[in-house]
Amino acid sequence: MKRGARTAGGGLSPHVRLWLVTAGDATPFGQGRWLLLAAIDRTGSLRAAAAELGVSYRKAWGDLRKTEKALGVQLIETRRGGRDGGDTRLTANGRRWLVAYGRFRARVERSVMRAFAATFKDLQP
Amino acid sequence: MKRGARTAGGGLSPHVRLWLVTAGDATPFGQGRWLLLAAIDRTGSLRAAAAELGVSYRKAWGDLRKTEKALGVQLIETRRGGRDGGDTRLTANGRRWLVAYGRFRARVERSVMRAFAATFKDLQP
DNA sequence: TCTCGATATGCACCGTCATACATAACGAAG
DNA sequence: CTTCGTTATGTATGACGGTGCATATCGAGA
Repeated sequence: MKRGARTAGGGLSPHVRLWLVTAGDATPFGQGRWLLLAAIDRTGSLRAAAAELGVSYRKAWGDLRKTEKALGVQLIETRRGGRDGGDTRLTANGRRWLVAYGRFRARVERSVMRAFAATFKDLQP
Repeated sequence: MKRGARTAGGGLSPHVRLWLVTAGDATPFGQGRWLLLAAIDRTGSLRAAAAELGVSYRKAWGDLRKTEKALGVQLIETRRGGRDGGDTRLTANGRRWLVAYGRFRARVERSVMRAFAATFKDLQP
């Protein structure tokens, strides 16, 4: 379905990055963490999730670590060992954040498309 | 007036980055270029504008260059020499982009605040 | 014609951040 | 108790982007 975005002016398309930060903390919760949680939910594995997103396991793991610390919330639950080596699943809170951010993003994205169309209708690049 | 943002859940606040890209070009028009144009409009000087934004003149100049090339539009008009060394002003197109992006951003920001409040009302970090 | 401050532009350095690499720990199944 | 794949974590290498610095150009006014 092409991540495209309608072009109003010329070959011009709008992009948006949306994230949340806690009080003084520098670690954000944004699209990256969101995609990561989604991939974990799908695959049941942090390693698989990282691979799916084309990001290193090292980074994915560190990101989650920092985010959980920043939010003060446990997002994932991991198990090690066993035939399959282990797995990673979302906690109830993890799924809550996944859903909330998804909704948040969807709403804003719709608004971005509307605002873009309205604002750049006549601006020819 | 503090870039703050209402906190709905805890010390949580939403942030957004908005930008536009042309067809295949990697050079975006976003908040940075927008602030730069605004500062130029206020000060009448690229050097002063860069200083005001706390960014190096080198970068400010390069950014404008790339953006004008990417958009295929002349945004500024510069003069060199004279008692004051010269100055930089916005072209009619420059001002048009300044205004358009400002409106675009304002609309989206309002929507972000609304969506954030609605989505993260009950999510305690 | 000399001066002064801003525009114009190349280049070397440096901080940041992700990747790559190297291990270690774990534990069910065989 | 050995194997195997995953989680867990430190360290180093490398790409990228901004800063700093150097230098050139310009032109009205003194």
